[in-house]
Amino acid sequence: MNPEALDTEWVERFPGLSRLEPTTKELLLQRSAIVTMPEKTIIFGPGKSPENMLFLLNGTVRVQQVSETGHEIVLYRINAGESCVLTTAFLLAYDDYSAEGVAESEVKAAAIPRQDFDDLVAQSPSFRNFVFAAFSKRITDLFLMIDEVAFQRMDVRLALKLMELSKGGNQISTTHQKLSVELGTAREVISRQLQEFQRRGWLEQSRGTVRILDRSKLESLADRD
Amino acid sequence: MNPEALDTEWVERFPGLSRLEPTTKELLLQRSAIVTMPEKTIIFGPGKSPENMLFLLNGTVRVQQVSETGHEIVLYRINAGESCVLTTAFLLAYDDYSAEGVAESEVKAAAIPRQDFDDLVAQSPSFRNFVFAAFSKRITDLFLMIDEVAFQRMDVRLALKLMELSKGGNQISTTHQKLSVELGTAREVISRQLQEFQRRGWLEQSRGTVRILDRSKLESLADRD
DNA sequence: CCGCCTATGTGACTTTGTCACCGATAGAAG
DNA sequence: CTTCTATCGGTGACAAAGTCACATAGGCGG
Repeated sequence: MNPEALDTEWVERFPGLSRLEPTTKELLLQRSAIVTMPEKTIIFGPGKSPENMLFLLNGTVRVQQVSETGHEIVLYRINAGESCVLTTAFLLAYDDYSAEGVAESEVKAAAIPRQDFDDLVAQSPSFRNFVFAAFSKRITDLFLMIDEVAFQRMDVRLALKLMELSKGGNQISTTHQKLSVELGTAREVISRQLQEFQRRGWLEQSRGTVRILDRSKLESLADRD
Repeated sequence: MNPEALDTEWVERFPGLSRLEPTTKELLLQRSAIVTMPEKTIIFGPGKSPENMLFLLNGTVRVQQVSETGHEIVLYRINAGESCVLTTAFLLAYDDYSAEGVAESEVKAAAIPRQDFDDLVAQSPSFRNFVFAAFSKRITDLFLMIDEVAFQRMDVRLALKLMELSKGGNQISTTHQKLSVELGTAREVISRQLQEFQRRGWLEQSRGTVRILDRSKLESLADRD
């Protein structure tokens, strides 16, 4: 897309925003600033409340949590075309809170200050709709995640995650450690599961990468409930 | 409290609502209806979207989920003095969705129709604040729950749950099955843990009840991370 | 080439989940 | 009062997952 037009056209790229009233779109464009953040930027986290609501134009943000026991788990990701409604919630939220949002790649986003976000919610019925729909989606996703963490077998979860991470190729650059954080488990558990998959000829490993050899087998494992 | 005054005074009983602008309070009182539902009423669930946002005056609502695998888990409870913001979200939410809200006792609540809720959000900055704070609280609680399910030991979680359920006494009327749903685990696991607690003299069991004998021991187990 | 950091492998053990069954208890029905 | 039945709780054997301690290996900078 033409970068020159970005600051006037980005609203159209959001499914939920393109249906806004024209005056609301205009307001959104007026009040927002396009920002760019390098990889690994901590967007919010303990002691760092976000000051803006973000609409992601490029890149992804990973939201993860470190528990008191030192265990880490990835909660969800925000991809291009999605908004960071939760950051809004955290503007008025709990202090001792431990989740953080990290730019997983360079991130380009439209940023709306808290006050302007509030104005938009007040003025536009369809913006309210957008915001509540986004909350709703996030919460149902969290419910599904609780279900998965509580009841799903690790082999199934790992196969699912590998499918997710391999979008657009068969090569995944990651470590066993990183995969264990994705699923909230121990590194050894990942190592053993990957060995088992390798033994079955479904994938092969080398230091820092996993190459998928038989996607259909992994998918059929992932598909079972 | 005087039941005659309930339909004009209940707003004052909500910490977040008592600080609203007087005109907003009035609107809230005008548009809301006090409703009562018997125990076990399904307030929302698969195929049953809630039509109102509820402010709980009495009783508790349990929100739980049944997974595709048939496993059940309790997600959270809404107690008197809390609002059911999520039901609002589900008004525009996903169809295939499997969580449900059940009245755990007789429930009295103030109900606001979806449209009036929307009006309030539009008109009142402090009502917006209340709503976003409620979302925020719910989401941080869900994050904590994910952490607990993923990383906490069962004995610690069970001790915590027993402390929670025994508020106001040492006797808990519940079954091992129900406790297993609370924690998203298997009945046998609960049975074994309770036996171990009993063996240590921390509690005693009879059919359908658990009596706590040494609260401090259970608390110190629950307190460790 | 050496040293070092990170990634991965492994065995022993504990905890948790699953399965198949058991007996015990309470309440309803006869 | 006796019998029937549904629910509740107990148990052993095993599988899956998490923990701990430590071994080995790859790759990079000096």
